[in-house]
Amino acid sequence: MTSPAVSSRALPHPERGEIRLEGVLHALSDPMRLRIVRELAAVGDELSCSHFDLPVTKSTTTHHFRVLRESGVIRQIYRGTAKMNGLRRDDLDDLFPGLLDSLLDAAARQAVRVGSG
Amino acid sequence: MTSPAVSSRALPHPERGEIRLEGVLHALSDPMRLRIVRELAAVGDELSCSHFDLPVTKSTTTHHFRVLRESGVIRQIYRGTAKMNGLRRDDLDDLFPGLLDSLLDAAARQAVRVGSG
DNA sequence: GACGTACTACGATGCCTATCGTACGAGTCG
DNA sequence: CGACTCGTACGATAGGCATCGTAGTACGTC
Repeated sequence: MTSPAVSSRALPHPERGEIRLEGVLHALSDPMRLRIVRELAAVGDELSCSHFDLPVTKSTTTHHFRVLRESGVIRQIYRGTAKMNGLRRDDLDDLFPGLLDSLLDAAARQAVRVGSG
Repeated sequence: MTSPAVSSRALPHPERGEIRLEGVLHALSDPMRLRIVRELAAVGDELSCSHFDLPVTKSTTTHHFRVLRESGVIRQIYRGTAKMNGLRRDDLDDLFPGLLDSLLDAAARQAVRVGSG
């Protein structure tokens, strides 16, 4: 019942200086991944992969989380059997000030406009 | 020597309301297209396709401009033999306030950081 | 150890796309 | 008209990618 320790399984992340704008934009240009990021931003905390109820299989979900991690948008840590996901807000805000908030705002506006969020 | 009239050849553009964030992000996630948009924004005016000296063939250049147009990022008009390209700043700013400037700022920062612009 | 849960790895598939080359159309200038 | 420039269309190619299914690994619990 105590919170599980961080596993030794390591996951490769790009350094802050390795994050490329093109990669971030590509990662966010997929509706499924944009949805994940919006949810992470809304909660403002780490979420497990299984928390998300996406209309794709778990294999595909794994794929999307990997794309987000490898592009530098999220940080992933194993915690027991769960894999926690958190936005790399500090890194992104440092590299691209205001961009993440603009993107989230744009996504929110579109959701209102199109009527799905 | 008089400026040529707008040709009758029409080009399909998405309406403002049809522009989707995912499409815009995807369009800008390509280095060649991001470069085109940065240049258009820097000049702040319409530019002909031939103005750009991209390291790809003309066929590929045509392809990139079409992607930018169909995603709603630029507007294209034939003017004589030239095809003028202009950012759809008004539409983008209305749909996604602040996003374009954040993206351009992010691209500029990265260019300084990586050392190519 | 046995079982269940959370996530992964791998292969397959079908689609999208960045690129090229060549051949062509539209417009301007002489 | 003829020559030239600008850009398009089409086909080909090679690589990327979103998706799935199945089999498997890591971890916690009993």
